[in-house]
Amino acid sequence: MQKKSSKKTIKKLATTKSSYHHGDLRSSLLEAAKAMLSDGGIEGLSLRKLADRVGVSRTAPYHHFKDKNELLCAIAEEGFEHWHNNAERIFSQAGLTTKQKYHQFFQGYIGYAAENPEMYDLMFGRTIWKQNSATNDLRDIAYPSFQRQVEMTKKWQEQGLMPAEEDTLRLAQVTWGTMHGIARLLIDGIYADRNHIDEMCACAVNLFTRE
Amino acid sequence: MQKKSSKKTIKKLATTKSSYHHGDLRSSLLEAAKAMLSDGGIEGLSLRKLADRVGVSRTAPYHHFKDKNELLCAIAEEGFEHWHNNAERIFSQAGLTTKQKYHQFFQGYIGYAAENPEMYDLMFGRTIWKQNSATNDLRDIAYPSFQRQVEMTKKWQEQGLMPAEEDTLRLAQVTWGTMHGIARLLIDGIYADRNHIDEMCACAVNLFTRE
DNA sequence: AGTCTTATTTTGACGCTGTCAAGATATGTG
DNA sequence: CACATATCTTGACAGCGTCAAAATAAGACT
Repeated sequence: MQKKSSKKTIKKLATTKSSYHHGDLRSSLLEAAKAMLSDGGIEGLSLRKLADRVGVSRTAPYHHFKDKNELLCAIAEEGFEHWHNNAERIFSQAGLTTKQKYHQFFQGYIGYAAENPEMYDLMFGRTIWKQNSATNDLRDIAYPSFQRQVEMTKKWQEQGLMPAEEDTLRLAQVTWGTMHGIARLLIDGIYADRNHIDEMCACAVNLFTRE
Repeated sequence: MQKKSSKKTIKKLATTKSSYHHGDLRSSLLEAAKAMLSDGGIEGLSLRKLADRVGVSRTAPYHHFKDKNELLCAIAEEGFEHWHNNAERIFSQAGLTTKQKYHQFFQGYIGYAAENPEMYDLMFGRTIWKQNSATNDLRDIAYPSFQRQVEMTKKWQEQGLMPAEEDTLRLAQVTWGTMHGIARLLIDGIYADRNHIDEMCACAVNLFTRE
């Protein structure tokens, strides 16, 4: 099922479309699904419309994803990879103080959510997490991302940026909770506007960090 | 015809109404809907099951609520009233310092979300707010609740509890964002557990308030 | 080659959903 | 008592996720 035969790729590249066997359905579905997610959100993403868009019958996707849930998890995986790259780029910047980096990280987090609201909703929303419907593959990507938040917090405490007297896990939960909350207020259209992002981030960083 | 009259004999004993005209459908629907919301969430609340539960035909609810959305908004209204009463009770407590009151308010907010997760999701979730589907009645209750957050923040600044140099609106957005974020992490089953509530609240209050 | 196996895709069907249109019935007002 | 209106019901439609069975292509083995 999962084995990637080189034949597939060759065929896909050679002939644009075979009539019966699509040849590259899984990635085509993922690509189209991400596009549909962007405009329309999780609710607007239906397997039937997705199949139709890719030009395949309604039940064809079920041979590549067990469920709608598995499809969503696969999309979320790509979201986590994308965000992870973003974060990596921020932290690897040179010539910045710790506080400046944290500020950029905070802003980058909110920015990612603001620019990819539906993806963020999928990655950190209740659809996947509430009833433990996350795939193992997704967990393997998401959990380390959660864990990294704690490790970074510990480092920030050690470097004197954040109060060392607070418990690291609690501090990580509160600071991430703040980012998450602001992101949600933004993308859910409550109480906050895109133009407020910079000022909100600055305010939060002021509250959380010492000079 | 006759089939109705046979039903009449099985009318409700509590409310002296006929079986065809329920007589109290709207509030009965709301009551049952709240119960269904509690276990099953917004997704699990279907108008058809609701109608069935109340013992009425599938389309009967449509004479009291234009939409499913209107039903949800009506439920959310009650949620806001409930939470508003909670908050009122906390603030009217005597013999507490400002900081203690803020601490209790913070804990009360998270506690309300933790105890009524589906209601909180409805009140502050994207289902209602994202596409501006809120009823005017709901707005009239919800917006003042948002506004109160700003007013209280201003007061807390004036009383020296919170940093006066920060812009009030931004500070309110960040502090509410923190409460909202922690609440969401909790009720969406991400990264936080019920047993962490007290410590998370204490940590957040420490970060936001001066002695 | 040819046959057998497996992967992939399709058609058909089921039960669920929200909601509209039209008809039935009770309640209230003249 | 009659008519108007509020209320409730039945019937219907399109859309959804998903299962089962049939159809078809591709790959493997002899």
